[in-house]
Amino acid sequence: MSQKVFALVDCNNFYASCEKLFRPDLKYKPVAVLSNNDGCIVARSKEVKALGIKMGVPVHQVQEQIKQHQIVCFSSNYALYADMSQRVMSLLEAEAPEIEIYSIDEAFLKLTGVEAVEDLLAFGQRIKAKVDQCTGITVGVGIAPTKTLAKLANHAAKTYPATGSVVNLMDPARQRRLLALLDVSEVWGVGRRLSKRLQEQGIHTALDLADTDPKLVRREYSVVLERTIRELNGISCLSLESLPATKKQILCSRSFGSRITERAQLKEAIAKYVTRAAEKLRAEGCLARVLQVFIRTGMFNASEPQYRNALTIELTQPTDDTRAFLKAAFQLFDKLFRPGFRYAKAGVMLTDFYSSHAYQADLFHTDAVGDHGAALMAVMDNINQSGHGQVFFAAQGLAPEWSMKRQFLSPAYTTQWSDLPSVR
DNA sequence: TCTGGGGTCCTAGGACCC
DNA sequence: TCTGGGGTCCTAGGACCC
Repeated sequence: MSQKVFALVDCNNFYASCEKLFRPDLKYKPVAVLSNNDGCIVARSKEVKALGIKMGVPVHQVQEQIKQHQIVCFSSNYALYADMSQRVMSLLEAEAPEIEIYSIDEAFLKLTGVEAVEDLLAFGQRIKAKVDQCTGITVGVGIAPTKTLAKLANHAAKTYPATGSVVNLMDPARQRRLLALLDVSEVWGVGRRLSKRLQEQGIHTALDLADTDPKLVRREYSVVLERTIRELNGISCLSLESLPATKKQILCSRSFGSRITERAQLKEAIAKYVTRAAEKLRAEGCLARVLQVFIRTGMFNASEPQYRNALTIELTQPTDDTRAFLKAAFQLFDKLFRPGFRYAKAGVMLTDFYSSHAYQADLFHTDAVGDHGAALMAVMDNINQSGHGQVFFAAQGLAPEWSMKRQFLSPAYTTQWSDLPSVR
């Protein structure tokens, strides 16, 4: 049996790179992409990284540097990034026997058996060149016998220019040399809390972790970290998931562009999130039985009165009908709302999913909101996806003043209409 | 003044049952 | 006075990921 081979292909500075693609004048300029409401920095070009500006910092904390270094900021333009992502992924799909799209900017490839036909390093260099040539997006490629090692190989590809952004980490001796150089916090699955605990126990490098007894780690930490140790030692525990997993929950929530104090406005926001969540649910081909609504004030100002609360309801039967969710959400909202607070965020979560197909036998079951529900929802979804306009329930309100801030949005270069500011 | 959103998995602890 | 033990299911919260 031949050893497994995984590659991790990861786009460099993806959101910032997408923005630069259509602005050649910014090629060597510092570019940052902001989170919703233009609140935090969520992506940085390499020039911005070089200035020492950290991922996730609030924009207002680095306003001085932005001005001083003339950093060009963009509001996040997900329609653009999703479209560029698709182009990159379809190129990878054409080259690799099997692919798992892991996130908008990275994919695992299964290359087991490829080495019989083509040198692995040469394969990596070839797909890198192809993506670069066809999309203008630069990627790093890490190749290794496990996903966790492929992640680290990719990290090395990005860190050390001499690698040409492609690293083949199939050789165990080479694995150990790299692990010794890397801080334990660089390991996939080791976050802030865990790395602090590990450091306190004298486990500093990735190699220290790899050499820890997995049984002991299982007892004192978790099965997850135990698996990570095995993966660091070249034993593959995480397989390629080429079919996207069906969702188990759908969450729609937003911080408001400005604080909400009015009951009616908050209710509109809830209606909007319910509508969006139900759309996502139908796109998944699912029905949901459980709905949760939450509201909360700002968290960062201690002097301001705080209130946060959530309520959950179980519907009598699973549905994907926006109207049934709206009705239930409003019931929850009426119990949840307290006047006298400045609300900063609200959200809606759907859980307890069923396949719509499995429930077709129940079509004749009359639901609370009457017949033709499925047909009505389908018509609405069709119109809203057509790019020719929007239909929605009056409960959502029209162009509300609390809408998300997106002051620096780039144009829809590659898509039409699909992400109008303030609409979704 | 100004601090994102959307997910997954695991675990601990309570409720309940026999 | 003495007051078991083990199993399941559910939920909330923690930790992690991008």
